[in-house]
Amino acid sequence: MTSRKTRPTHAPRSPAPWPGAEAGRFERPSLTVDVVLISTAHGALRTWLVRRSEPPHADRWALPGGFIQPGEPLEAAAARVLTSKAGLTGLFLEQLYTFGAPDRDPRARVISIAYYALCDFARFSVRAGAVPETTAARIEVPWEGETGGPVELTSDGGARFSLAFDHADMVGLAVKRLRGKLDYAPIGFQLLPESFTLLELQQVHETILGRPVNKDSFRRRMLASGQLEATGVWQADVEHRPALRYRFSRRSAT
Amino acid sequence: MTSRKTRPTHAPRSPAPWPGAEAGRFERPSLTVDVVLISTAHGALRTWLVRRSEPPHADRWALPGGFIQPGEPLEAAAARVLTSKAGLTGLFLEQLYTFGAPDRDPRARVISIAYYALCDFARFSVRAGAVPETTAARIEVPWEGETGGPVELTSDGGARFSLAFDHADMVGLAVKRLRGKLDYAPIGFQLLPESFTLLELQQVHETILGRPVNKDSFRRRMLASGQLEATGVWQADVEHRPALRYRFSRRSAT
DNA sequence: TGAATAGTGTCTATAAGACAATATCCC
DNA sequence: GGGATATTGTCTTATAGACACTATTCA
Repeated sequence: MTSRKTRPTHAPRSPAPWPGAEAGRFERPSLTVDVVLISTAHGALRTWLVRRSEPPHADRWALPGGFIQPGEPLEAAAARVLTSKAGLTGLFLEQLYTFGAPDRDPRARVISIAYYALCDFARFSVRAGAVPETTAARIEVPWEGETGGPVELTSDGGARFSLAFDHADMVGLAVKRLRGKLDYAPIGFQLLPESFTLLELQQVHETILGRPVNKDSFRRRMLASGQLEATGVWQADVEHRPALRYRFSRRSAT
Repeated sequence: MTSRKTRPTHAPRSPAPWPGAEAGRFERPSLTVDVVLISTAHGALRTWLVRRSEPPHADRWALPGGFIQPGEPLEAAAARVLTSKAGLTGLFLEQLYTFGAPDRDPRARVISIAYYALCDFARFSVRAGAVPETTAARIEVPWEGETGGPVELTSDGGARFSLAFDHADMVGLAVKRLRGKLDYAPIGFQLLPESFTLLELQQVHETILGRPVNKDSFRRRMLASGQLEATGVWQADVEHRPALRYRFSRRSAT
């Protein structure tokens, strides 16, 4: 019913003939969301892929996605996709970029608003093992720093996945965004369980950045940042001196 | 005609039935681009506003924008808007964020992909004075650093503009993005003419950041960055020792 | 006891901020 | 010369990287 009287008489204006005046006559692109769901495992970034069952690109792997429903906020659509395709809720979720190349979908004009989500590896791997027609592909980043560009998705065996549409670009952009935000936003914690050791946190940073980081200064920076809170609990089941576990502390008064 | 058969049969998805097969039955929102065109003048950030002539929000000020045309790439739509509404071409242009709150337009679901563009103050003020029903509003940022949030738009007299739709949020987000990118991306140059002095560059940075920056270290950093190339030409028409003019040098091999 | 990592303290190199001194232009 | 800003150089301070050393756990 909302759409019934849809007649976007969007302002006309003189020098520039605003093409909205007759919006009803315009082709309206379809709108989707795609979600780059990221986690880590065995020292590599992983992303959640779904096997397509229908054309176009039937049988190829793709990011979880779906059409935006009437009246549905964009981020809600992304959250819905995460729930329906991965069974995950409450994750860190942020808008990434909107992809709209005219030929990105061979059927019709489809514009996709890409989001990325972060999940701790424990929840991620449990779910990944539970949902059929799904895989947790390893992200191989062929560039350093924040150069950007597409990435390769592989299985643990090394087989390469060829993603549908422009989804490899979406994953690449998500990695670039992660690398850029890591220094000033608390995103490393989103990839870890509730409590973790400083070494685990460092390894997450190294995985995201794709390079080793200096242990000493990393510890100093993190402890000085005020974002960490000691749990008082020590690591167990390791054959060396156990490390103190920390948790992320929201009240970071920069 | 597209909207005629609007029947939000939203997707069914079991394991992963891509809802595209029936895309034709979905309500398709209208898609627009809005452009935050930014420049500087008299030590303040400015943005280009257009007076709306039709409802909704008739007579209020808004960002230049327009509907995306069939087959038109998103960035091309933003560039077209800049040409048609401001007569400016060849500017730095980058996607900012996609706004899609269900009620952001009272008429119908309209999703807008916001871009921001940067223009040097000379071109900007010439054009601003030449296009009717347009103003170069002063951006007042009520927050520090990259806190983010809406901003206030005022005239030089101090009168406050109340922007249509969620356009004030778009401007605020553009400022936040600018502040965030300033340190590692060559965007300060985009707000300056071909050649400029170090003090002018510093003032642009101060205007973007909304705070003074240390002169000594700013000079050192800029000269050491390899992004600047001396023109050999000295500033003229100043009643003090003239400064050397520089130009932006693309070949910055970090 | 030995292997392995946790955690602490110290030294050095680098970059930012502060400040002083000199240079150059126009009035 | 006086006023104003440019440009250079030095000193201080904060932070990152490197390294040495001690601590603690389990096999």
